[in-house]
Amino acid sequence: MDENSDPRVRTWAPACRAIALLLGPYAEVVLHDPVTDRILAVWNPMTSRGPGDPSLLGELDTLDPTAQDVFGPYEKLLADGRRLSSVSAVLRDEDDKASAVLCVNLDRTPLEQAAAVLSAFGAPSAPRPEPLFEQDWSERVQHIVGAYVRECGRPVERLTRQDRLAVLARLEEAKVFAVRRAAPVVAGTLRVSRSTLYGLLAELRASSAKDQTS
Amino acid sequence: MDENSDPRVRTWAPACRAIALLLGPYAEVVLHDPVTDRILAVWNPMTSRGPGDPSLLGELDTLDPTAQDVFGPYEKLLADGRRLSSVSAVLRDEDDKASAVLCVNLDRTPLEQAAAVLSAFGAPSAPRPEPLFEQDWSERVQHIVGAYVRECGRPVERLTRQDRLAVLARLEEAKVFAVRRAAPVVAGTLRVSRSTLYGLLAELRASSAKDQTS
DNA sequence: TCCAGGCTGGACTAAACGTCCAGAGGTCGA
DNA sequence: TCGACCTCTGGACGTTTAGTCCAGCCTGGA
Repeated sequence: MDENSDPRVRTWAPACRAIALLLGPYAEVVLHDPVTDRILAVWNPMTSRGPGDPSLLGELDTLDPTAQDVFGPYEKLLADGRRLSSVSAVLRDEDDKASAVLCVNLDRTPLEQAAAVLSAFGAPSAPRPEPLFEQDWSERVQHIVGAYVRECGRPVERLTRQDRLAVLARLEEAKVFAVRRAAPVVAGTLRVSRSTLYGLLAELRASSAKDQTS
Repeated sequence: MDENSDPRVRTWAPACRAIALLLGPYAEVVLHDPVTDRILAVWNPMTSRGPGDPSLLGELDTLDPTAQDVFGPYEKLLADGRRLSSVSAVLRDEDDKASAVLCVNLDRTPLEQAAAVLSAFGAPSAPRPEPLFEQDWSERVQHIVGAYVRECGRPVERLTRQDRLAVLARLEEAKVFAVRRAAPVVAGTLRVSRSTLYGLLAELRASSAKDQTS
């Protein structure tokens, strides 16, 4: 991006670059033009948006000098499921006229992953003496699913198809489906219909069978 | 802090407040005056420094417009041992004259703690939940039946009705019948027909249900 | 011999398993 | 905005496994 193409960009670029640098690869910094409602510049872009693309900032009131000029942090959702924390600031020139809008989008995923591990680590605190046999096999299902969710930092509802396949592979390996009534329980735990469960299982078994023969 | 006391503060305050808000309690945002080398304003102060205090920024070259205008991230150490990641940006007005210096100090302690937990967590290679369901549960059946046979010194074919009831009680307690296809296997092992097996089981369950209520 | 109790195969119902499909919703590129 | 495409879903359906039931068969004891 050409930081000298617009006086506003020249003015604000150092601050934007500084934030982008500080927050490493996990934050996107965007400078918007409130008049044309288009993007002036982007640092660390997280999507394919670039200068000139529409801003989609309609909700911010940039005209009233007495209005709020810092918004957020509020939550945004990216198409791939990543959750962002966003803040916006209305940047004014010496006449108090809004000259630009600064947005910082921080990817919370790595933080959530760390937090999930931390809380999971702290919570149990009961080193439960491993029972010789699992009385309640459904607990084992919960355990396997929970471990996966903690690993990838996404709640069950937002697992991708691939995630679910991976979880099923683990459950399959644990012979969970050798016990009666397991399928409906697993489907419920995975927040998926029984049909889908069997569909995923078929896919999984087909591909693992292919692995065998190759 | 009075955000209107200085035109530079008025100009930059929204951006500073936005950063301070986004990074929660772990980041301090400081706006310095490069001319007097004093602090103009602080958001989320991590020490007792305030406006008017000396900046101690001597090393930054703010006079040469062609010089680098973003510094860091570099490491700082607080008196109490906390480690900070810091970035600085030289903010220029429309004449390219340095009007302020922005510093963001991020406390790395919580991140390092999380990282330490993560690496410690990854190291021991999670003691994979042992196969509580043996790959071959029928082995367990053999084991339980064999143990009983050894106890009473009679081969399987010569077990009495009471013996079989006792064995079934143990198998039942081991949740053997919760696994699919268990009944025929047990019947075969006990040298008994499927019908008899279910008959014995019914008898067993009836009497144990009676025990419950008595 | 006859009887009583237990075992057996087989018939049958119930429940769980697994498959299939049409429709609803969501995504993405034109 | 539209349509092609993909995935999930609930429900229908056929199959397998789980349980029940029963008439007939053995066996041991009176």
